[in-house]
Amino acid sequence: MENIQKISISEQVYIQLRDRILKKVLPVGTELPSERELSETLGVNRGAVREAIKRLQQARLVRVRHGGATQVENFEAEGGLELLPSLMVSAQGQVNLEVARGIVALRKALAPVVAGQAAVHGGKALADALKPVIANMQNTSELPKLQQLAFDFWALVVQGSGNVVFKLAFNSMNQTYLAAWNTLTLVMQDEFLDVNTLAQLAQAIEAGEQRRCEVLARQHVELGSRALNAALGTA
Amino acid sequence: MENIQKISISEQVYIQLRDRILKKVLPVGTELPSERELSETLGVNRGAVREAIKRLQQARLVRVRHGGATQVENFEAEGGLELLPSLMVSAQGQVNLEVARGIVALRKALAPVVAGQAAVHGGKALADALKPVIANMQNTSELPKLQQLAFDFWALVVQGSGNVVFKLAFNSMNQTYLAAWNTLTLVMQDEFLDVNTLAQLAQAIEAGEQRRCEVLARQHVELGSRALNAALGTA
DNA sequence: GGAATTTAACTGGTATGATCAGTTGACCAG
DNA sequence: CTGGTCAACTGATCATACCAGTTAAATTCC
Repeated sequence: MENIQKISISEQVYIQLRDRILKKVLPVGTELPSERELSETLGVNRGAVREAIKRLQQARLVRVRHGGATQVENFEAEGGLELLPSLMVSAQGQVNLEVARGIVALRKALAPVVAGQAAVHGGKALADALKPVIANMQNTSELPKLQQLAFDFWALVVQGSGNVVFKLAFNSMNQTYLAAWNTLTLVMQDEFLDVNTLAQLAQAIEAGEQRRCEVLARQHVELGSRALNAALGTA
Repeated sequence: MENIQKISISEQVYIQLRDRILKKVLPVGTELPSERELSETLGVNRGAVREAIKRLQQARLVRVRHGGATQVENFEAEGGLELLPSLMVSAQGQVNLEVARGIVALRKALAPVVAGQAAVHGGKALADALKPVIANMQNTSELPKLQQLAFDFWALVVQGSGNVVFKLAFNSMNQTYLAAWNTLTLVMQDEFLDVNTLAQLAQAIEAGEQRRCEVLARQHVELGSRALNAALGTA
């Protein structure tokens, strides 16, 4: 069975406008057609158009002024990390290499710090939560499962770092590569198979050894970074 | 002159609902009243309510299902960095210390990496762009100006790092502490006055010395981090 | 009685069409 | 040229239907 799902009208309008903006078919500064014109052109109600534009506005892709024309904003200058998912995959499902590389870099930069914080802040509660995950990892050799467990592991660590900002950044990144999840299973297998380092990391967290955590996390994540960059380089 | 500005109805509805969610007056999982009920309660048109909810939806604060009730999402588990500004300052204008500390940590983690990347990728173009900024810094001792120039400096470095993701993360952070800009002028003065390190950083970027850039950036940002943490600790 | 089905009363989604409210630029008076 | 006026845009809000899923109670059937 195909997983058919209806996309609401306003959602379609949103997606269409969003993609046209992100693909720079509508360059920064362009004035959008008026709501009335858009609704007529697209053959939909004006309310639907307005709701789509509200979302674009919320995503800082457009700037709307009462009385004046709505224009495309410079999202690369103004937009936040919430744009990542949209930037990552184009409408045709193609991966944006630049963005992918960027995420790898961000991941590499944050993982050590997050792990270090987790060692300081997470304490025994975090260590106990990590144990079953590690145990499960050591009991399987199936890549997809390892991938999922690695995800769970990091989710716990980020949570245990006690830093909301890290949590949110983590979420922003996840939303992005969730789309590429299946692809990553193979590409990042080196990292997923490196259960050993994660086990050591868990121990270091339990012992509260901040430095060691940073080193181990860096070492572990480096595997995935290298693999990803290699894959991206040849793509 | 006071900068008077009208807030549209749908904006007010959005802000009200958003704050009630972020302050957990409406806890995760809570079902929002129906659109019809809300519009009647608030004395506004249903369209306005819908537009507000569209924005909440875009911000991943609520989950809306056709036919079912709209419910509050677990934004700390699902939301991205775009929530930072909302989380940073409460409705009463109070600063959320936990979030503030988190941003400091994120800043500290990213600055060295960004600077390092800038050294590799920025090249002479970046170095040339930085020179006038540094020159201006060395010609003034006014804190507000130094603050603005430091901001410009980092904006250029981030831009020059050639990493869109860093750029977006930078934007996310900026939007957050833009609200506290004036407060930070004094608190972070140690960092703003440290023009010397920035000048060295600019040189290191020009020379393409990645390592040195990382060290200098870490050293420089550390000043602000320490000051901020001290200020937050006593608050 | 218990499982499957129908149905009515919700929920959000879309459509008209009118009106209010800012913005803009052309036009005119001073 | 300066300032005001006005018409023709733009978005913001409204009232009121009706369509389309969801849910749970009522009903039917075994």
